[in-house]
Amino acid sequence: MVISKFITRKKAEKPEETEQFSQLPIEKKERITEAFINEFAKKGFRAASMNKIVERAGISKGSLFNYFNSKNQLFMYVYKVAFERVKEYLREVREETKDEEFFTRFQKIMEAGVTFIKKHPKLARIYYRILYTGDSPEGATILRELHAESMKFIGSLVKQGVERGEISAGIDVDKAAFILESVLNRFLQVQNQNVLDPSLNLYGASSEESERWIEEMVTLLRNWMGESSSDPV
Amino acid sequence: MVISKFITRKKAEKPEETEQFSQLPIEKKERITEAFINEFAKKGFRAASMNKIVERAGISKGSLFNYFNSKNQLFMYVYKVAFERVKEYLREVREETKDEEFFTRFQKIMEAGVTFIKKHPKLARIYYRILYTGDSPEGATILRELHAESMKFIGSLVKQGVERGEISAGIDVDKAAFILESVLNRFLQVQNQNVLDPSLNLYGASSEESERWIEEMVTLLRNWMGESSSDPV
DNA sequence: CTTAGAAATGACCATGTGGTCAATCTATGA
DNA sequence: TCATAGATTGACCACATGGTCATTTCTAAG
Repeated sequence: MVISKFITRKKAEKPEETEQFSQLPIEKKERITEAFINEFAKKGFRAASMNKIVERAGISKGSLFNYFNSKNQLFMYVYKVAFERVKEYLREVREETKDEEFFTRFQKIMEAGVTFIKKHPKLARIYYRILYTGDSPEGATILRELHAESMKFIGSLVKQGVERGEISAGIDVDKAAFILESVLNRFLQVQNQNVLDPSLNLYGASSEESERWIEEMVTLLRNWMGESSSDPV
Repeated sequence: MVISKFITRKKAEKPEETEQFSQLPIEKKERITEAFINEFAKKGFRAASMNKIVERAGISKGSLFNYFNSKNQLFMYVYKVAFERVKEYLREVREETKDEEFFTRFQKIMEAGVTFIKKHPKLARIYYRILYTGDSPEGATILRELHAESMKFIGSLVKQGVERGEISAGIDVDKAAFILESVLNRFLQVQNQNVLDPSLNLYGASSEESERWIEEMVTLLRNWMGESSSDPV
């Protein structure tokens, strides 16, 4: 008993998943991964229950702890999966719209964001939970990574926009990106959590309403930031 | 035993605090309220422990549950307190800057936000936890309330700005407010959670750096939105 | 000093937690 | 057919949780 304490060597904490898990048949791996996602999406890190996960996934607790050494490790794995999927999606949108004019592009990206959230609400929930909840382990690190990624993405778009002469030259690219990223971020968040207040005519928004709202929003941004401002007065 | 189940009438869930608590000597009330705030700020709703709270506050568990019928009720009380303090602070800033030009005003509000966060980090943490964590009870309701309040605040500023001719007339007030609110919100959040990435030269920002950053940001906004745009090209 | 009513207490409870590990099952190769 | 190595299992653990309530302590009026 006492001896065991000495013998127990620190388990290597590095790998997020054990090789036992990674060698699982893909079918099973995907099935139980979905279970992980479901539970964490529903409850967030802290409230998620390993017991419930085991139940959902239809595996035994022993197996789960063979696959991942701790709840933290499991969560980091789930985070990675969710993050990769989002990045993949963004990459696609970026590619698809690469020939469009900047603001059209930004508009399509906002729309794509809405679509993604509607299509993968579970992932979106995890994403936002991670994003803002100190609750998650490594929360700060994750947060930094996400923010950096997001800024990098928008930043590169803006830079290209300036180069193409679609945005006023001489603009501070970083800050412009910050503004756009803020808007995009907040819009999606608010969309995801269904809290757009009635004054915006978007509460419980349908797809059409969202799109109309986005369009007007982008028009506004275009008039402000665009090269040839059509300021009425 | 069995009978007691019948006798036990549903405790009135309405009041967030029992009158026993509200009749406490102010000194004690404030002292233990601080303890509540500390614990919730540190852990968030779900992870906060009633046992720890009791320990921090230096009261007995029995007393705590005499003051509040449940953890939920206690949290709602804490939320109310935090929310009131923030609102109070915003009201002050708004009053103090009421004669300033719009963008100067917005700048001062951003700065005030930073100051508030630096001065009341605990409240800020609770605020952001509430804001983004599904974790909290009544989370959706709270979220809606906060968003509405925030939009109302910025919205009224913008409207005034337009009336005074400091912002392009004919602008969509709601959407302009949304953009500004997004920026303010994200800036403060990012400030609070110390995740401004290095490319923005603001990671681990000092007050001076923050202010400089805000100033540049507002300059950018002014050039975009302001009445007489000084677009370089 | 007595006493009644309110306030404060903390031992106690059922339930759920993340995590462990000896025992069992399964599939493969001889 | 059996032996072996790896995967799988779930009973079990110590501990923490939100919440209860019979008992004690405090307070102030008589």
